[in-house]
Amino acid sequence: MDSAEQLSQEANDNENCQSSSSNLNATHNDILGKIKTKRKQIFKLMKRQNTKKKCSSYSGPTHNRKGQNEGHQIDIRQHSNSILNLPQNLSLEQKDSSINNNPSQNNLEDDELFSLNGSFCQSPPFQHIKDFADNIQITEKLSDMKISSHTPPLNPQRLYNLNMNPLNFNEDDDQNSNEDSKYREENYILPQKKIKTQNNRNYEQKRQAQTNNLRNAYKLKQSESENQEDLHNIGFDQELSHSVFDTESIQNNNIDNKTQNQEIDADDNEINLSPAANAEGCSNAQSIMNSHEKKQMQQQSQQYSRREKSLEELSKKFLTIFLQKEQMLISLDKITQQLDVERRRIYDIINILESLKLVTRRGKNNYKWNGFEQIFDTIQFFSTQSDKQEVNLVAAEQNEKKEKSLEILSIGFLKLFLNFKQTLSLEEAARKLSPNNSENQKIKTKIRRLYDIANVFKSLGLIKKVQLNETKKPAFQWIGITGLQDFYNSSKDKEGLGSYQELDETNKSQKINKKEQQIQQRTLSNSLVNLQNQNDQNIQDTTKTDFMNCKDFNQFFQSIENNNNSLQQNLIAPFQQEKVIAAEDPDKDDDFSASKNTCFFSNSKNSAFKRVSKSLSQTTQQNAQINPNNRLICLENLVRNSIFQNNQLTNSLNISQKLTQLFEQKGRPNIFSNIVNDQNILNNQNNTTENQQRKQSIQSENKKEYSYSWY
DNA sequence: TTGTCCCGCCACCTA
DNA sequence: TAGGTGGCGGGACAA
Repeated sequence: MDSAEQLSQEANDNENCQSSSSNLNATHNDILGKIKTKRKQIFKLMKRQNTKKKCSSYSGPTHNRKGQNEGHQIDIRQHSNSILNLPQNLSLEQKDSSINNNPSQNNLEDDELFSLNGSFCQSPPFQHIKDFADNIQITEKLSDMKISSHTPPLNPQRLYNLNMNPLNFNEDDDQNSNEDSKYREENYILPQKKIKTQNNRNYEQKRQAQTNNLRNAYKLKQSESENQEDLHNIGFDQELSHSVFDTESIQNNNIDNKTQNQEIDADDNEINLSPAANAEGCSNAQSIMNSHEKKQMQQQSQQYSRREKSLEELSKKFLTIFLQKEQMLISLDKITQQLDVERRRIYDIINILESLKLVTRRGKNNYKWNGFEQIFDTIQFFSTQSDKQEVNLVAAEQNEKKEKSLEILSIGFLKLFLNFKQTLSLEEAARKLSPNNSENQKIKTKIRRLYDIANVFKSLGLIKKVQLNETKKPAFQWIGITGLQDFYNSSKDKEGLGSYQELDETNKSQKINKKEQQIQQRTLSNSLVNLQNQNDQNIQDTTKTDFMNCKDFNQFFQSIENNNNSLQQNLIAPFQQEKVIAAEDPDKDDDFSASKNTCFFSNSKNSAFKRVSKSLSQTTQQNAQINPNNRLICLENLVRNSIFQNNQLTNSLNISQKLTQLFEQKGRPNIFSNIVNDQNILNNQNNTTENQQRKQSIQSENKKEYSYSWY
């Protein structure tokens, strides 16, 4: 049997299958007849639509650099059943014949039909088709997977039960899947293989993202053209619509039959198929997405917006997450995931924030948020620096110091505002920050980067966009601390995505006000001293001294037992307003140098952690970060590690016991009791099997290095 | 037409 | 050597 005969046989088989139920057959024929009529109208619209250059409101991806995705074409007939919501079981030839063999309802020529390929489809629906076609082709390459030209037949009985709506055909339905498979086997049309395979998962993710974008673009387009009546003109009647399109899409598009006899003018009206219908049609969703994903996507009503993806917005989101945090670690992976953004964009933001000292790189994939207040210090620092640094900036560039140029450029930009002019055009800034006689191309590139920086600065409220009086050219004006304050006030109510604890807003706000006052005072008069601040500093220093005088961990805890010791007060103090960075770098005490009285308690505790970690750091440079939720556990583990792994710590059991008593007296959670218990077990000479097992378990546990992170 | 800036390629770095 | 990092510029989008 040659392929034509086989296809014919397949078609006949399908026909036979369809006719197994007379009711179904009648409905089916009815649908087919209506579809043929509508198809003609849609194709006509599509053809006209394709003559349009592009959809102006479309903001989705329309290009790929260096045209790597170009050149893929798709025979729209292969997907026309979905586009038109034809019954799934029509073969390619059937579709053609259903179109071409009925000249009374179809005036399209073959070449017209074939011209409906992705190569010149620029408007969203066809871009989507092209997108789909690209995906299929690439997917095939990746996984050596073939997509059958013949879409699998839907079980007619189930389809009938589903009110003839193919969109309701859920292949994941366990109850029916066996029946469906059986039906397909019997009708021997190649079942579609799952698109999602191990090999193409990455591509699938990308495809999903693109599909989302396109879908969102449709939404946008739809909302912008609410009053258009394209679909009215297409003239689906309710009955057909209900049976072929899903109800939701009908509602979305306000399909009615009032104007079904009107002349279609596609030059004035754009095709506005419902997102659901388009998505179904263009991506052949039943083969690409499972119903769960489909639902998810349908629920996503957010519109694709260039602005939403802008660095400014992204930066705002980023900052909102960390705004209210004191200090914490940032995992690039997690933040990328959380913000649902390309990693590359996070680098841009972080590099710029690094210039403001809001963020510091701590290692691979690991950054540290230094607290929002840090920016005040940074501004203060750069505002008192001479312009020599600016010269150095240029010199550095001349020396081809390429690393972190965005950071360097950002500092330069900041300093221009602080020391040169309050209002700057980007070109002016670019020239100022470039060596003399720089090529225009270099300047142009620098301007691009300054746009990036300006957007992040804008997100912080540091600058705002203005127009130069003389030239009417766009420029940026320095706002500074006022802008920062406004940004903080407007953002503080927004819950950070990674929010994990309540914060004392009043206190926080006061801190910022205080910091602002400090800067103003310093700026106005360096001799002014805030007495309260001085007092805080003294307490801080005392604590630091107390701690630093401790020779080892034993002494440290010994000192806790003595009254009138700030360490004793602090460690025993209630856990609140935690600054939970611990032992990041035991050799540095920069946390101490940050004179923030509100972090005072935490600092002392952090110091304890640091001290413990310092002893551990002989063997590991790993940071021991403490999740506030697990803070007690972490402290326990740190102590446990110290006790069990560090020879310096003698009498650890004794100290643990004392601490246990101390904590119990104070009504605090006893974080050491477990240690004491474990030590008792280890010291137990009775080596029963049970004891041996417990010992092994404890020893195994003690060998672990604990590291907690929340970002 | 000009201004804006997203996007992702790709070279270099680092573990 | 793979994955992380960041320079860079094309070209789409917006005004």
